[in-house]
Amino acid sequence: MARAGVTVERLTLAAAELADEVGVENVTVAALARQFGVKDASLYFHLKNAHELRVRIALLALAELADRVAAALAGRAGKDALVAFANAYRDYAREHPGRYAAMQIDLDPETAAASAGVRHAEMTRAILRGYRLSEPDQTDAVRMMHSTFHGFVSLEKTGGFRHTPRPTDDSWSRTLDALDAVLTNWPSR
Amino acid sequence: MARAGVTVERLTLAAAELADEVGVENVTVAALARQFGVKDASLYFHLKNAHELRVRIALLALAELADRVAAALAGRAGKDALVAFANAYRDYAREHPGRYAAMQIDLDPETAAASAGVRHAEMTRAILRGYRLSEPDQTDAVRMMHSTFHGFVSLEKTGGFRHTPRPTDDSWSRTLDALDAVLTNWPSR
DNA sequence: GGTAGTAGCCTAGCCACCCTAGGCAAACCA
DNA sequence: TGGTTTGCCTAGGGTGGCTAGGCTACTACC
Repeated sequence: MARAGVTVERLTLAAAELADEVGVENVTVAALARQFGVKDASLYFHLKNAHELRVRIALLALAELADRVAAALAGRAGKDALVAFANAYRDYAREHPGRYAAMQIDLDPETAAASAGVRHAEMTRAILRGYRLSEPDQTDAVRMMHSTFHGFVSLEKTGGFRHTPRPTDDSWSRTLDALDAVLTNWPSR
Repeated sequence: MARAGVTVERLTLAAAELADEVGVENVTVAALARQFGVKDASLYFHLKNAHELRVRIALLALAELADRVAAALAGRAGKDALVAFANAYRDYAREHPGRYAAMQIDLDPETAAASAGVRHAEMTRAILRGYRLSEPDQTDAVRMMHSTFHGFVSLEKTGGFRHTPRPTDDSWSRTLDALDAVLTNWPSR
């Protein structure tokens, strides 16, 4: 009875890659077991259930994305930082559609608080330092930024922009221009 | 052998309601069959497969939402219309989370072209008439608007805004103010 | 008003996936 | 060297998706 050397880390990584190839909804315990040359029941020694697998993919993705964003942000400020953040975000989502989709699942509060999600929040606020916004405008602006990024990437992926010929890259960069414009001139109450 | 009176329309409606209660991912042919007091195999007489069910929910939702938006837009223009559109969108998403989630599935091009999705596109462009934008700015603005709405609603639902105490309603109305501001003063190249 | 055809349901059965219980052997550790 | 833990196994039950083939109630037409 040779041991296959399965660990939670290896499982998570394989699951993430599988998600990018076939979609999160098709990441199955059985498929992973096959990949590791192991019976599916054996994976429950490492995993509580199938849901844990998706959560782990999500946490991995959050951490990876936070690293990328941090790297992109280094030494930049103002609109430069905004664009770098946005592009890092969008590029990651396009390179890793399955991981990105996994990121959208509902984490329970404790898990979310312990995740790399807090780093995202911090970095987003850091960008806004270049725009001199005070609370509560800052919170509203963070939420609007995040909404725009996620919404655009999400609609782009599900084909929501397909009916118009205009290249999405162009709309993306113009959207960032617009975002920079509102942040610079945030409307007062 | 009494007949249960199953039709595709009744199935779709029941599926949509089920989706709002338990989530689209839990809308199953078996569960629907139970609701109709019928064996699951019988539903394949009315349905090609489980995927068709979700597509039908999506098309129903698109049509319902288009109706709501059209009603909200009647007699309004400018920022008034923008806010009415946005609120109709967000309210629908919150009242019908399952239907809204179903709307995000990837429709194949022909189905999408024949859906109420085109009405949405037309209505969004109609709003922009109040802002005097010409192509290709108009397309970019439509995409940004849609991104913002979808992104906000989506993040709000999955709890992406939970870590900050500020009421999401407030951020929402400020986001609409900001959107109105950029549309009014769309940055030139 | 009988009868052919079809629409609507059924049973049986297959496959994939999720997950639990209980067993056995390899690796580790004293 | 023997005990404990770790990592895998088999067996088996539950749910869901879907196909094939059969029976019955309704419909339409002569």
